[in-house]
Amino acid sequence: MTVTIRDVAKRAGVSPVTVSRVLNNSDYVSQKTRARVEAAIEALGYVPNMLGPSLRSKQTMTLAAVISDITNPFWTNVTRGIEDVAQVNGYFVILCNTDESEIKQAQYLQMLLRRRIDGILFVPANNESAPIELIQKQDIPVVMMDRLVPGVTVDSVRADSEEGAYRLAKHLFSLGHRCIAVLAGPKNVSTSVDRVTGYFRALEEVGLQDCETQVYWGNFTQESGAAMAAEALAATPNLTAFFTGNNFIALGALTHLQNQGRRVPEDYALVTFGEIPSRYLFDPFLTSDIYPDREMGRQAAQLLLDRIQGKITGDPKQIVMQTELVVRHSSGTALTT
Amino acid sequence: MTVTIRDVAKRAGVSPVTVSRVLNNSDYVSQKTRARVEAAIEALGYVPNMLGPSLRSKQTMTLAAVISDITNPFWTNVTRGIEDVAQVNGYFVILCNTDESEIKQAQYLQMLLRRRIDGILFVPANNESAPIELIQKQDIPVVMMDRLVPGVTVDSVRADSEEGAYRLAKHLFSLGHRCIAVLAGPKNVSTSVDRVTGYFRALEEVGLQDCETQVYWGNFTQESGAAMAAEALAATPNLTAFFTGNNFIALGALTHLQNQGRRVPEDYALVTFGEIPSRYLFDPFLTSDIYPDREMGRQAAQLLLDRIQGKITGDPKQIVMQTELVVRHSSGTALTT
DNA sequence: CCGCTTCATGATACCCGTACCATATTATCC
DNA sequence: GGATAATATGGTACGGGTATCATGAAGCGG
Repeated sequence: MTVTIRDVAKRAGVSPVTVSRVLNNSDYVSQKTRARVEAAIEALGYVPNMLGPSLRSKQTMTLAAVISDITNPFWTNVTRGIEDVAQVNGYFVILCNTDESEIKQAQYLQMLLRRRIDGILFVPANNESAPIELIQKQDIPVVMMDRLVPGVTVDSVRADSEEGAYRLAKHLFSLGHRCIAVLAGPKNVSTSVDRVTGYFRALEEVGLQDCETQVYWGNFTQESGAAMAAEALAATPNLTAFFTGNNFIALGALTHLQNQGRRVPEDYALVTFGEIPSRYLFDPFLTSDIYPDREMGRQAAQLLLDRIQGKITGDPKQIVMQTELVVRHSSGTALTT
Repeated sequence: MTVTIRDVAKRAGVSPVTVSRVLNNSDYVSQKTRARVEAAIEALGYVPNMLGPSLRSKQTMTLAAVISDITNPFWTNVTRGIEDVAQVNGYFVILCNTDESEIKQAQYLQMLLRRRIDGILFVPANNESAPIELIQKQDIPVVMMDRLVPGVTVDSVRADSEEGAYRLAKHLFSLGHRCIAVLAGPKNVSTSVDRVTGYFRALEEVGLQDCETQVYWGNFTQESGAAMAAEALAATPNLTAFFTGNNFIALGALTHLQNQGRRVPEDYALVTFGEIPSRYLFDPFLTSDIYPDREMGRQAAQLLLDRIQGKITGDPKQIVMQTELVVRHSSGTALTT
């Protein structure tokens, strides 16, 4: 059917091994022979099949990015960063959207292992350590991105969510907010928990006696953000600020507030975490703790490749990147009451 | 190193073939044997290696999405649609960002062919037919997405850019605009050209004698949009409207106008083509011809799979999807002069 | 001219699952 | 009871490169 190295060899009147040598410049080949082989390759339109060598060498030159949803611009940028690095190193990236579903995640991981992927960039859907242990048992390098899972030691690249949350919270307190709704993400995702933790660390440190905080646990989606905002509004009439667990939650909350005829920042302050490409906002609006998303992807991919190629060995490496608090309109100005 | 089917066989005291039969439920296996084999699989943590079968069957269960840039939400959504379909069919998607570069595109295609990918979803970086012919010569199914390339007949899924442009242009004319800058994309990309064509079809049909149109050819980027807007402003003082070739050009133009202290829609009307997820815009703003991006990805992937699996044979199929004109603020109201 | 290196090419085996063919045992039917 | 079908298992070869080993010729110093 398709042309193989043997077809080329036959046409050039040499052995397959010689063709291989021409292709890879791997050994002595006379000028005459090389020319004949190259002519045969050209004439037949031969394209080598990497599967053979992959089978032997156990290298597929393929990575996988297992993320929650590429549709979130944060992950889009992370993925783009991964691909930047993979591309120049000759690796391919397989994209796996889990939609935060353990089932999808398990299916994908199983299939990735069967393909003998060289490494996995992994954003776990929850706190379970089993999936990671499964990967490790097969001796496939993993780098966790953004999130951690308790009880497992793996290479990881993440941002300091707790610190960012701490700063955002202090920002709100400094503006005079004392009645705040924390619209958090899932309870079983580390970033989500870290952000809540950071919030309370700030609260404790500032030592406010009179501060009412209500925490809502939801999902990293617009729908969940809207729902939590609705709940918070109903439960707490004297609310003045929303501390939202990620960009999508923020957008959901904003949409809900807008639908209710409430204004941000006039009626409520709102802060969130990074991740909305500024290009979409003619008037950048959200006060947010900004994440170096694309760079995070790059670093994670580089770490993974270093591990695959044995440039790094030994204990897991934990890279923690710094975030940046950017104050914009959505948090408003100091309360005057 | 890693566990193979032979290791499992040895441990279970059967032949590899029997293990294979257990794994695939492909033939008679006694209950006793099956149990022993399953126990061995479990004990050894055996995960089958798909590379062997792939080598024989010439099926890698992998597709590739060769697109310009996943960072553009339009392509993000298209990619997501592809993955939706791939996932339920047990296929993987390799992501290839070409950044509209022919060189990157050629590199990627070459590597994809070597991997014996089952099919390619392709957004050509330009009008060259060579890359597509290269793929076709290797008997690998391709589906072109969004764009066409003159002179090649391939399966394709796209939207009717010309018709959309026609509607957008008529919309501008109906509001009284007579001095319009067309900020187009590249001259060698079909969608870009189609949009300009649609514009002029509308112009001709409406039969305006007094309409000044200036066409600028650029790239589908914010930078290019900003640059073209600057050029247009300088060249044509009495400009009243911008007809932009895609979302990024629109955003670039908007940014530039904003920096210059010009307002949209008060000073200039602006229209564009789909593709900015409304979730980012608290106040959806751009009048735009909306593309069914995710659905486009789904249809393209489905068509590709049908082709791969032989469910469709024969002449190339061209799917043209309809777009939807959504009038929002950016095009303003009728001019009163 | 011998022994050694450099150059040039080929034969074989291997990676891992499974299609295909072969064999053996037991069950079923007339 | 003999023929046929159903059940159960194994042996071999294949796919497409290339690592490894082997072979042979030419070149060269002594």
